[in-house]
Amino acid sequence: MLFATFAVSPPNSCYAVYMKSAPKPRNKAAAKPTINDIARLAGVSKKTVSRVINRSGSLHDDTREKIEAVIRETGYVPNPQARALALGRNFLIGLVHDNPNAQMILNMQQGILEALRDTDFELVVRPVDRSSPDMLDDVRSFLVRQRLYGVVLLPPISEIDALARLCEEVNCKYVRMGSSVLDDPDHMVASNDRDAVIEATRHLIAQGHRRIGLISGPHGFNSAQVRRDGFEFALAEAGIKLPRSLIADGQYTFESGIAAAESLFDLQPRPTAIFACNDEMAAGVLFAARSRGIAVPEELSIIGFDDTPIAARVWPPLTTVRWPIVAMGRSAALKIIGDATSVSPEDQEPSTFVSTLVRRGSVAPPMK
Amino acid sequence: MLFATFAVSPPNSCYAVYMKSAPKPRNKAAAKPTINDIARLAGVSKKTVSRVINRSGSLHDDTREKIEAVIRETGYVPNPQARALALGRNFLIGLVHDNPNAQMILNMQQGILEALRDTDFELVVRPVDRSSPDMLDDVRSFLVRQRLYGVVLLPPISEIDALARLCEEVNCKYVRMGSSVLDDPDHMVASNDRDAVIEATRHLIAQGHRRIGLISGPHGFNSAQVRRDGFEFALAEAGIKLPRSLIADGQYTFESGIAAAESLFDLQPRPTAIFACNDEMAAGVLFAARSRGIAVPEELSIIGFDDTPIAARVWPPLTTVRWPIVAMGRSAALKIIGDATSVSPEDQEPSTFVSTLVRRGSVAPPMK
DNA sequence: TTGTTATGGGAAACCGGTGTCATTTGCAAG
DNA sequence: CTTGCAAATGACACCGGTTTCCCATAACAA
Repeated sequence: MLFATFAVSPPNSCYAVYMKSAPKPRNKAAAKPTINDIARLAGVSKKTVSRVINRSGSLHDDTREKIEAVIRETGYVPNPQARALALGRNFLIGLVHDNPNAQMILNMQQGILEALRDTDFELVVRPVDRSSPDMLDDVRSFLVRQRLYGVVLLPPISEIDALARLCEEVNCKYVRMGSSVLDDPDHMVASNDRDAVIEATRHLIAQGHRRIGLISGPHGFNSAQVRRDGFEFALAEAGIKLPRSLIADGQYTFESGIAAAESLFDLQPRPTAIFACNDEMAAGVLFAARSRGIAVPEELSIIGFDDTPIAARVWPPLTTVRWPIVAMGRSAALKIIGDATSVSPEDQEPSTFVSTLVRRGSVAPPMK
Repeated sequence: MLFATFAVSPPNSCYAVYMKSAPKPRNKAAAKPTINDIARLAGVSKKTVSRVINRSGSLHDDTREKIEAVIRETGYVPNPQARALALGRNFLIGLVHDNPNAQMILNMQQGILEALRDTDFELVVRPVDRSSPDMLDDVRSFLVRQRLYGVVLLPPISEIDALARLCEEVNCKYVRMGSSVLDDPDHMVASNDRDAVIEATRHLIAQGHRRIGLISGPHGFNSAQVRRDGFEFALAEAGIKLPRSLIADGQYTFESGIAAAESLFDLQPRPTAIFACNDEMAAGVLFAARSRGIAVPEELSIIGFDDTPIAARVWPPLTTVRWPIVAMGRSAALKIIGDATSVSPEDQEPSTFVSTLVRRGSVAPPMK
């Protein structure tokens, strides 16, 4: 609908945006100082000022101090647009995601923004459609057009190797988020989901549960695979047989959690505990249990994954695995901007994060 | 910690970002066509190409068509950085918020991004700290530095008139989101919260409730004031007295909802229904009721506001007021970019949106 | 036919930085 | 007192668009 007029006026939309009336918005009252002003005031050439700004080349201490004094006095800030043009690279960090989980995106943003605070980098959010055949082209044109400094790729699209290669091809730094290590540490921030799921499953087993259902994530998601692996490993480790019927497919959504729970509830005998591969689905299990009158945790124990806000807001509050996504986002952003800011060496951000079990009220020993 | 090294190296951080090593990343293999290439191929000057892109000036149909053909063939896209530099204005839309509610921010982003899809605008997210004395300066430097095309201001900071004046001062388009009309339609997207709350309260009254508690939003929030007004109006309209003790202060957070609910539960007699000014607090009321063993909706009816996902995920699902925030976000973005894109006149976006009551399972007649 | 406008289109400056390369300066060695 | 070399600095083109201003041509009125 946005370009409906193109049907009537000449259909020549080679570009999506143009100015209907080119305004002349130059506000002369608030004229910001330019590099030329600084150069003139300091009595040097603008190139020298540029050297101070970029810490490049070698220059005399006296000169640097004089220029820095002028910069401080005038409150000069380099024009990011001009720098972007000259450098062929913008000071923007992209967050590319495929809308997996609203809360995750938001937490990730929070982490990235924490890292970007007090830098001149800004965060640009870019949702893409993984099912579209143009996805790669879309991302490419986004990266190339905006000359992004770097991008953070969120799961599940972070698992697409072609995307990573694309980033390298267009010379854009990138960091992939994931539930297991898929790339070298410079380009990867991962959590140890498998270990965390093993711990969670052991917790259920330790409570006495033997008939434990799993609600998996969607096929093709690395996180889903890793979490399922951990679950199966922990059961095998305890010598517990896992019939196929105890595994229900989920889509990481609340509704799919309800549907999967319903199918597990229909089993005879019913599982006494359910591990859901994320909190949304765990909340669905709880919802489904309530509507069937199944008491939680007395008749059914539930464990989720992520520790999103909803886990603590339902009743009983969900035992879940805390996924340190804010810290992961911060780490990802620092990996990207690290070489552009003065990060001391000891501030090296970790590449792998530990997820831990958070015990709340949704787990209890099974009834006799 | 980011700039820890400044303590050791010369503490001359007049600017936060610099390049440690200036790379020369020009990728000649993927050389994008420039306006000069187009001009050469079309046999015209670059100014004429610029005229086509900007629909400015007058030019011959033949010339325009020829240039457009070349643009299509080459897949030329104007360099946003160069345009930003020359125009003194970037093609970025800012989302400035003060972290009121994660879900709201995300929905708003979704709406804005829908409007920006297939345009050359990008969304830049910028959280600010309303309690900081530097807040206005922070926003100002953000707007001026990035030469934003426009910003969307989210409540509660959208209620700060000084922010709106600041936007005008730096010649940046802006749209304020709110729960009531605070500005002219060009700069305001509002919902009719008062009417919606009146409807919700009437619903409770119609069910037979007479002792209805209110959990308000934080002082100083326009939305809190408006919603409270609506509640009080509906009660007065029905001739129901509202003792001060039935009004509990909330902060729009889950925890504050629990605390407020606890205080209302301590009243003798207890209210038979509670209206919470947002869903987070309503979820807190439900949580508190569960932990006290108060049955919902049999012993206590609850109504929330916003219709965030949590409202449908708790048990019983919450009756609430649906706040059309995605549509509001889209409308806000279209107001900003409208004059830069070919939006047909009939696509004029509305400035006020209607919130409606969503009946779920948390309301029932009071017990005798 | 000539003078006067419109109109389409180009040359060059400009936006505010950065890269390349040449030049100047300072200082130790020959 | 040169010479040599490295550090310090400047001149200038360039990034890829836009704007200003001016010219060439065609259309139009006299």
